[in-house]
Amino acid sequence: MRRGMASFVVGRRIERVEVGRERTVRRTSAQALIDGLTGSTVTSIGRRGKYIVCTLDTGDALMIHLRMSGRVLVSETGSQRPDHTHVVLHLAGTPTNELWFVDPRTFGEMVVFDPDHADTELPELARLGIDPITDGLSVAQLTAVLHGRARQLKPLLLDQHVIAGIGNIYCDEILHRARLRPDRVANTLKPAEVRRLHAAIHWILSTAIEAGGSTLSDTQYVDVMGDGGSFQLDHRVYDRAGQRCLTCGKATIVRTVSGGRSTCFCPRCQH
DNA sequence: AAACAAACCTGTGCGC
DNA sequence: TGCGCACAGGTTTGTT
Repeated sequence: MRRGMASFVVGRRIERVEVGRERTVRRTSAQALIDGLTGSTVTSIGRRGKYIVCTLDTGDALMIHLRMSGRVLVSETGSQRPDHTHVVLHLAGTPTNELWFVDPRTFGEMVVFDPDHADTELPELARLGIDPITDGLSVAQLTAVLHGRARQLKPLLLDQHVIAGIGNIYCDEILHRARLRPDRVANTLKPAEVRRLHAAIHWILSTAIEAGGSTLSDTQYVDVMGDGGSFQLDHRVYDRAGQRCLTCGKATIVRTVSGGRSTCFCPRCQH
């Protein structure tokens, strides 16, 4: 999504902003988003964890979080908008385009903030943990993160204050690739196991990104062009409870609830 | 400190 | 065909 936005939005002026649903801009207000964006030009687009941050030539920045059901789409001006299109940005240029923020469940949000005061205006962004892709995560750093924590791996990996960017799907896939049970306690991992976890985090995240992400049967996640990704074809455990493990070919994938989240793993491959 | 449950919303798929 | 229920990619808050 960041890459798609970068290719369509960077360098373009936002001429007009429409907010159709106040909840999407609940951190501030519709007027704050409109005032903060109208007339500004997007200079770059970054990401930390699941937070997209667009820098503006005004010195402010736009944060977008998709939460569970958000999508960002770029379309030709005047195109038919999907249901639940809550924010529309009109982009200058030839041709002009519209950027749509679409979000059925309305958990997602957009907010204009001052990066110099992120501590107070966007505290959760300021308190985000290490992003393995954008910050880099070494074996030594992962060892330090696991050290002294008596937490299960699944809730630990999902904790955005510790490591940023891993969600429920990729957490299960990472743990399967690392051959570690989701309920393993972090500070009991041997060095070889930490190295496997480290390699799995990087492999799953970078491979999934290159594959365009995971588009499930409801086609909820798509890129800014509306195209789905293909990493769902490589899922080995997520949403495969009751089916044969693709790695060992023998055991059946088990579904449990761990860390309050649905968790799938192979009891034969993962220890 | 860590593990739960509930809350925030809407849509979909399933059993009956 | 329709109803009720379980469940979904995330995160915060309040209890145990």
